[in-house]
Amino acid sequence: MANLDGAKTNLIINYLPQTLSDEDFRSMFLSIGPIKSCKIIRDKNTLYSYGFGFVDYQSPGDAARAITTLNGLSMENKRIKVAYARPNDENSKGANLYVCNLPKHYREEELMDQFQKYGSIVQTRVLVNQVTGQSKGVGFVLFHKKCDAESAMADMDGKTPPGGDQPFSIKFADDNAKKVRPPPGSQNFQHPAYSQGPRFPYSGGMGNHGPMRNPGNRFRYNPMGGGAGNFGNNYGNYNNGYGSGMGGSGMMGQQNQGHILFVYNIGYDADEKTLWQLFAPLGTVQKVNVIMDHAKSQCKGYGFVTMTNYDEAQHAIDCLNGYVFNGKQLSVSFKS
DNA sequence: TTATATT
Repeated sequence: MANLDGAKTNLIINYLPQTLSDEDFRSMFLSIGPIKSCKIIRDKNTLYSYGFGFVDYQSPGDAARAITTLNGLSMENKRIKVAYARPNDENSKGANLYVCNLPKHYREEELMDQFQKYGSIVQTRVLVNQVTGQSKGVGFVLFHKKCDAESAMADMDGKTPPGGDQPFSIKFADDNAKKVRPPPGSQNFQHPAYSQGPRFPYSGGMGNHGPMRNPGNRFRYNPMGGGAGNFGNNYGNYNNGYGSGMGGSGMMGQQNQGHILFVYNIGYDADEKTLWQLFAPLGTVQKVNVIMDHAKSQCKGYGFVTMTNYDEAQHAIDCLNGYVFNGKQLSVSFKS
């Protein structure tokens, strides 16, 4: 719902500790003043905290004071962030532009200069090669309002900026977590589980944890897509969390909450597809999560994979921990 | 090198 007042009273709280209870969350923010509502955003089934929440104060003054008082507060080796929430209306969604063919000398400032005449900009970002620092010629312009983003795109798409030698190509940016694009080098990507050669360190010598054990159970994960190496987009349909080994009668509708793996060094271009490709062939994957730096529209280089069955999770560790993927050595372990 | 930026 669009509410003008909400812009002044409604706060988003980021970087909440996983263990923070709803009660403690409420008390902490009630200490500033009366609130209309508050909630920690959690997984519907498991109640696992997503690490952020909302607090809507009755008075704008208390909201402002909550920011002053509580932003940056240390809680269990994290620092919470308290800021105004974006208004939850259509005009603020989809206001992020993806701009290609930037002149190579462009940084955030030059991008800002070119686009700020269309409206108020939250942030600009230019992607650079992590090693050389060279611009990739690609960036993001996030406007406060979608209509400003639309005007900017209409006017600037196909135009060559002063000092540039190519016309801008402008699109709306994808949702961070949902974009499906082949990871770099995926044309040659060969899953370690299918390898028989020595370049995949964990493909042999693992006894009955060898990668191809129980092969008849391996390919149930992609009803839409075609086969291994050709992944469809409907990842959400792979399974429902009721994995094998759940027994029947005694569970009373509870579901196996799965085993969470920490996967480090997946690269800054990784997305959810990357993790599905790596893990789905090794067992039942409930969900994957690539941790994004939302300010940069980039992966932070790690993610989490929840697998239903313990033995398959251990198998995935055996296969993938230490495996060199896109030139980086993966680290795969049970989440601590 | 162990989480989550829009309900």
